[in-house]
Amino acid sequence: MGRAPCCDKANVKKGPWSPEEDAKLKSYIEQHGTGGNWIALPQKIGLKRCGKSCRLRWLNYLRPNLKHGGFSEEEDNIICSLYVSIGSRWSVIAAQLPGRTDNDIKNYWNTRLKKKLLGNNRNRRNKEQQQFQPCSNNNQEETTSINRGRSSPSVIFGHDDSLLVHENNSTIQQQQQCYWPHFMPVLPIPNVPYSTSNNHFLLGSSFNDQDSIKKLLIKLGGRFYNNGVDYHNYHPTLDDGLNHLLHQSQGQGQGIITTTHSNNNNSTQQEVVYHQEQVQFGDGNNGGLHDELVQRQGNFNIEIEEEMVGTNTNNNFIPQRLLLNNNGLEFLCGDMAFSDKIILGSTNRVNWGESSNSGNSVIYQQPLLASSNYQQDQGVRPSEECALQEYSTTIATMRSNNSNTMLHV
DNA sequence: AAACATAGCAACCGCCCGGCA
DNA sequence: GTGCCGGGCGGTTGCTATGTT
Repeated sequence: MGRAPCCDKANVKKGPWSPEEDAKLKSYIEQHGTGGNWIALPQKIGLKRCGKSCRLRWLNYLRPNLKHGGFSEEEDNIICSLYVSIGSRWSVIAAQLPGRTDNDIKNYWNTRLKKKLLGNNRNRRNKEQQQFQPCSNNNQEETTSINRGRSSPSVIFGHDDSLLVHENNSTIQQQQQCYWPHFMPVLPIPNVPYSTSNNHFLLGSSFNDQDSIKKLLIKLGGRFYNNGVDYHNYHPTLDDGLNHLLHQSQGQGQGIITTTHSNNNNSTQQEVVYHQEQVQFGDGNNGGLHDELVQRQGNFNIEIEEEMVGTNTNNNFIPQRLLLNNNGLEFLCGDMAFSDKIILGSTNRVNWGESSNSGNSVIYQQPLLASSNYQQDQGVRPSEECALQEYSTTIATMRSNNSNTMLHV
């Protein structure tokens, strides 16, 4: 038996709000407040609306100090960097943008930013639609729309910056250049852990202070541990919490872990990785994503994959989840993968909205330290609760080894 | 000018979670 | 401890405006 409806569906009005309804609702709330009970509110003021509908109307439209449209470049930065980091947690993102509602941001992302970042504007798509071709286990013609699809497709970038869109149990490949690089925020944050002259600690401009980061982490449920390791210089970053979140999502079968094997046992700062595997966590039934990964694997033999690999005192590798093929950097983030051209060690940076003169960009990356290798080396079982601890431990280990390994965060 | 396609966005739906009895 | 209820949230839908052919 389902839940009782919150209101009498037959007797409530649906659809667009009239100015009269808006005036009634606004006037009442401004005078009396919501009274803490949205369900009862419409009856009090004689509105034939569901309480939830009233709440949404107030929060998304009538509430004072709301801004509509006209997102600034800075707001774009924040939205994109946070989306890349935490995904579609619109309320959290909205909390960082005064005057913006989660619904606004969600719509803005879905209708504009996503396409902007994917380079999916109309002109491009018109040209590129002709290049759409099935490339997976489904030979049927695909005419899917990325933007209007009723079920959200999975989108990852394959090798050569091609775009893989998985939808309805098939994968289609769209040859197009990824637009992420031109929009990735690349602002360094202070007090970052294990900072070297060459590494890249990149974070959205709105999170350049530790307090904001900590507050957000707390809001996100991040936890911090002290396992005896001296990391007094360690300052949690947004990514710490995101790593934690990523573990959570992996437990639900949504995450991707990239692990690497190397046939080079020397403790060098960089090693060529000749084999790579994609490890999927969860119940293994996430078929669509798996197909995409298999799709990618088939191309690895024509790529030179490199990874920044650090080592600890036991010569165990500490994968840094940084992949480099002959076309540039790739990294995975949830069900999306982003790609950009990058020269390892390059300190060239481009700002959000800029393109690099040299064609090399440094892009925002997340740590993914708890690969299966690392977990085995540490003798610990992957746990969503130890993500931050592992991260901190890794940092401490690398510090103690006085390693010059670049830590890409 | 008409038909069609696409973009943009307000609003709805249904699930989840926390508070409370 | 359990179940109910309301609020919050993310995903989806439907309508209108705009652009394209």
